Amino acid sequence: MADTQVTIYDVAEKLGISAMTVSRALNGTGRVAAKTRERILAAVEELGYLPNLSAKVLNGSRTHVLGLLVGSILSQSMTSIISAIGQAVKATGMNLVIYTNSQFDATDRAGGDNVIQVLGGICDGLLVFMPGASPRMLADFERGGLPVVLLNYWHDETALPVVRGDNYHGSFAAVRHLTGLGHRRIAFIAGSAYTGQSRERQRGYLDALRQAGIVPRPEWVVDGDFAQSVGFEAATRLLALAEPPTAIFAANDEMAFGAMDAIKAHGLRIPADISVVGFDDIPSAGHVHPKLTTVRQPLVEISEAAVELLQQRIGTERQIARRVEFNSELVIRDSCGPAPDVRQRADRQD
Amino acid sequence: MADTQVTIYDVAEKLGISAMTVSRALNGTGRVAAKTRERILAAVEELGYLPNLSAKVLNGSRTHVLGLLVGSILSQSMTSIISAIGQAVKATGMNLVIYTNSQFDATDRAGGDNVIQVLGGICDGLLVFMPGASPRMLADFERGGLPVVLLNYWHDETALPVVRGDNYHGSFAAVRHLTGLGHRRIAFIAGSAYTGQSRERQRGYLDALRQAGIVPRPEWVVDGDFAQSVGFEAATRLLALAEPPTAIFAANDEMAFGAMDAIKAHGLRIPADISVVGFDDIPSAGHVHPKLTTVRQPLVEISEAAVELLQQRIGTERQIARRVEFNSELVIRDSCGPAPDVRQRADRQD
DNA sequence: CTGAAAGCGCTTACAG
DNA sequence: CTGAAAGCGCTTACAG
Repeated sequence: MADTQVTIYDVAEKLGISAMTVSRALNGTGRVAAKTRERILAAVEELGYLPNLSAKVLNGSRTHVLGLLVGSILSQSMTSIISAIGQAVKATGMNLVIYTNSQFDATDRAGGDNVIQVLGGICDGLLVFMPGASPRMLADFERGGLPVVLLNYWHDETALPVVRGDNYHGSFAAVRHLTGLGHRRIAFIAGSAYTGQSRERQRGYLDALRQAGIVPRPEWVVDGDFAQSVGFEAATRLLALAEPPTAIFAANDEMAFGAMDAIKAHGLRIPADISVVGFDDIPSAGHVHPKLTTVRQPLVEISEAAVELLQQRIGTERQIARRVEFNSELVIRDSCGPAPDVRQRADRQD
Repeated sequence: MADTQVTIYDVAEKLGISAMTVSRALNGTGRVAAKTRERILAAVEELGYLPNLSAKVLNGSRTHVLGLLVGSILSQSMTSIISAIGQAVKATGMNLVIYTNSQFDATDRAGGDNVIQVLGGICDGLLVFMPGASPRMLADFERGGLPVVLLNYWHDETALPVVRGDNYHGSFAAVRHLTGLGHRRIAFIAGSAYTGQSRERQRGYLDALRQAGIVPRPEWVVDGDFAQSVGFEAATRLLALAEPPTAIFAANDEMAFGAMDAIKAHGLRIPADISVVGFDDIPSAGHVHPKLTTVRQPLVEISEAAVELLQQRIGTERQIARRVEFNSELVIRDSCGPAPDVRQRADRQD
């Protein structure tokens, strides 16, 4: 890369010692005399020596770089977890490199060979945050030789280790919160069916309704795809129902924002007329007005566990956890209130 | 990486030819008999051979991987340009790897050595989208040997090639649009002073006011930092002025959203009572209600030019452009209307 | 505690 | 059109 790269040999020559000793001092492999080590470190500093990672990779030694493969970086929930992963990696003293290919592909069917080739050229291991990863890609990873840990993967069976946050129970809690407030007509704006996450959230929604003795109506469930504009349209359709819902649970925050906009545009108030719940707790959820009640996955814990698992995978051949799951948590803010009819009854009692 | 990696020698051995010929066939270097090439390609496919990029890097040949260094991935304007860059890189048939370190550092003072080491281990060249890059980092890049192109950099002087979108003229146009609608009290919510971009936007704001014969009042300019919550607070403060502004120009869209929320929370209508303009044209700008009038930089053109420039830098030693600048463009949507007093006058004429 | 040799997978001259 | 040799920068055994 550099016009004339400073190598371990330059350092050795300057000090009249062997390259071997320099390598040992720099890597903490084997014993090196304290004085020698000091001289080496000084020379490294003076010459501006930087290890050549390609040479390290080539003979199978560690680079202390981890790769992160993401399906897209365009949604805020993605950026939140990327950031959490970045911090978890940083805390271990390693470096993180991010790779995204399917973002630019219409289909997600691409294999993992390209990823392994590019990232394997520099990384000790790979974190994969791609809820929609194709079976082919996972198969490539399984036989790829590069240690891999999957994050928040729910789509299919896989032999690869997975660390993930719960979708079902968090959604269940969200909807139970609504039924607890007296809501009986609760709608669900689904996300893309592709990742399996929305499916889990929908399951939680339906079970919470049933547990509250509510028979879900088909028209309450509207297909979405996680985009804000779709949330707007979906809510608009829901508000046009003969018996519109008094609460809307969106499969993610961005659709919840769209729904909130639609509700306001309809001249209705949140939460006085309609309650709204989201999923993800992206940063804007706390900035929007009213502040959005939503479900939060413990991204920090998920990230830390994934990085730790990956390091175990890299370090040894012994058994490591196959699945690690964390609970998600309902974050109650200002977008939910008592169901309108309930409140009217309460008013009358005054 | 792989337990037993398939190498060029395996392919050669299988075919009873030399590794050299395989290398030539795969890289299009030198002539190879058509038949030989076909057999090689078939064997590569069958054996599942993947080139080892580290070996390529080690002897100075191209990897067709470009690096992108970003200061953060947390803002939507960042993700927009990352996506645009991704597409521009993809269009050239190369791969993109993203690296971010300062996101995890409180200070931005870090040098570029770490980046060069990690990314230089795999990349042919480096795109840097870090409006707040430190002089030290740029100095490291200048002598780093890895070809570098800066995007949207306005902060300091640098010898590195820069491709960027205009901030001044776009802001000027935005504010002239407001004065054209009869607004005379126009506020500006500034971004972080750190990047130099907000400074340019503010300059455009001030000049547009002056050109309209308006003397800017100090209380119209509120410090911000590009965050939505800060836009909310800033607008709240502006609305509390004895003579509140009839229009607000925010240095980015996210602060504009915060301002819109504050205005609504104040019981005022957009644009009937107050007009709002943003900067960046992030995707949500078209989803929010009312849709946000804002200034858009041509991210696609900037990205494509940057990738092309970087490829020139990588490919040859000849002179390449030192600066490439693009105009930004005012996108008029629904968040601006005539100044209230003007409209009242017009009403009276009816 | 330190060093000489060999090799990781590939490519660039140099020969044929 | 094809091949044998040497080397990119580093590390892992193997000797001392």
